[in-house]
Amino acid sequence: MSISELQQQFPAFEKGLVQEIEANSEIRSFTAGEQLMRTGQYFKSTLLIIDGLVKVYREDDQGNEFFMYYLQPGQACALSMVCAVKQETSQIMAKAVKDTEVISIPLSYMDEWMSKYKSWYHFVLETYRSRFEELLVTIDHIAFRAMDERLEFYLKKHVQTLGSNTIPLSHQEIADELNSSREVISRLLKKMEQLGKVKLQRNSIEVIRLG
Amino acid sequence: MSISELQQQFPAFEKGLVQEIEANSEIRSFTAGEQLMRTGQYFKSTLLIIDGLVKVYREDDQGNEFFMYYLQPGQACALSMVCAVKQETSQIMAKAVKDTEVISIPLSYMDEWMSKYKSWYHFVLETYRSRFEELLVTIDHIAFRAMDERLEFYLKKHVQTLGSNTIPLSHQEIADELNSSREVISRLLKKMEQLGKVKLQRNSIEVIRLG
DNA sequence: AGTCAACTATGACTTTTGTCACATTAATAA
DNA sequence: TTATTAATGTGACAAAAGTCATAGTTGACT
Repeated sequence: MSISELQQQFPAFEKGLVQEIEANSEIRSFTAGEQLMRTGQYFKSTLLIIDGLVKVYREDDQGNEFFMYYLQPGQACALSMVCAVKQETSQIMAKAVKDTEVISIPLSYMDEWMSKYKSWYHFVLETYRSRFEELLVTIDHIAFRAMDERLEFYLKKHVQTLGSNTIPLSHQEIADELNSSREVISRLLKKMEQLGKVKLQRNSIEVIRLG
Repeated sequence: MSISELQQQFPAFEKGLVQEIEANSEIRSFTAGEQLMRTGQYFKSTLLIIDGLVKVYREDDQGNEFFMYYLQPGQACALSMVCAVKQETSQIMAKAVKDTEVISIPLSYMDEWMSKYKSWYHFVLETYRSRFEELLVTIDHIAFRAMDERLEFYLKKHVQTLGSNTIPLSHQEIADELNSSREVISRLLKKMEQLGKVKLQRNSIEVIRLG
């Protein structure tokens, strides 16, 4: 029963809060590759990640997608929280990278718990804050940096998050997430390989050392 | 005495809240061009705009700046709120466009009021939400759109916010805010002028009609 | 009116990125 | 093994944006 993992992943939560979550939430499982949220969807619940890994994308009207950040166990989807107050949609897409378990909390409890549980209040605000900062970093990169730097940053982030030097993605997938084209990514990766920064395999990239 | 404008600009605030704000906050005035926040600064207070107009920029380590959004009367700086919980700095710059008056509320009251006043709680969350959305739109534009579209969007936004068809900026200033170069902006503007979308004057652009 | 500085215009060129065409290579299934 | 498919490599070219040089314009101020 994975609700027990809740306390492990969210150790700051008060006992009463954990009990309320247990009583009122639902566990949902997603297999790797499955979508948790899709563009235009209304939020009926807030998602807390207890296991697995989720990638969050921005999507435009022409179907271009753009990688924003990872959600890991112990984190929550800021968008679903932020849309709680006013029932609004958002142009966001979230996809499970690994098999993932989330706790789905009906939005109706959000307000109540905010005043009732200090730990919930701080968790929500900290979630906003960290995602906000993350978006600012994203903006920095696309606004100020060229593709080669963005690619390196992207690889770094993946190594960090995956906890492994091997990134299991094709050039095409990376190109999509950086909103570029495969050829460009291939060329840049080749250059990085010549500089000894990475080693290229089929369908995966081994990171040796980055700036 | 401009604290009376508070009720006008923030009509949703409860009477008790308004009284507390009156008792515990400070009014600060900035003349056009002055900086309200600079990169790396710690937040000691939250700012509510009661009069004037503020531009918020993102700044990178090399001093490039990038326009994010306007703050108008009735709005607040989300960053200063979001940094309230954990005392953190942020790479943000805010500049008064017109002469501006803000109410400066010590962060220590934030938490207390969140549970005490529903209107404050909703105001804070709505501030987060709308700024979050605004950042997503910004990301869309720099990730998915070319310079010509971004320029049109930029002009549109200024017309909306300024409530005037004449935008009092030089090509150089626009280039800086879009992180481009003057020549590029000049060329695009000239093209737009030939299409009858704008009329160019020295130090200002008159918008005729945009898509 | 004349001077000066800031702003704007523009052609030529470079760099970066995107696109197209096609070759090559590796993994997989028949 | 062979055939097939997806992934990668690469040269040639196009387009967008940035840079450089230089010249023209305008407004402001003696």
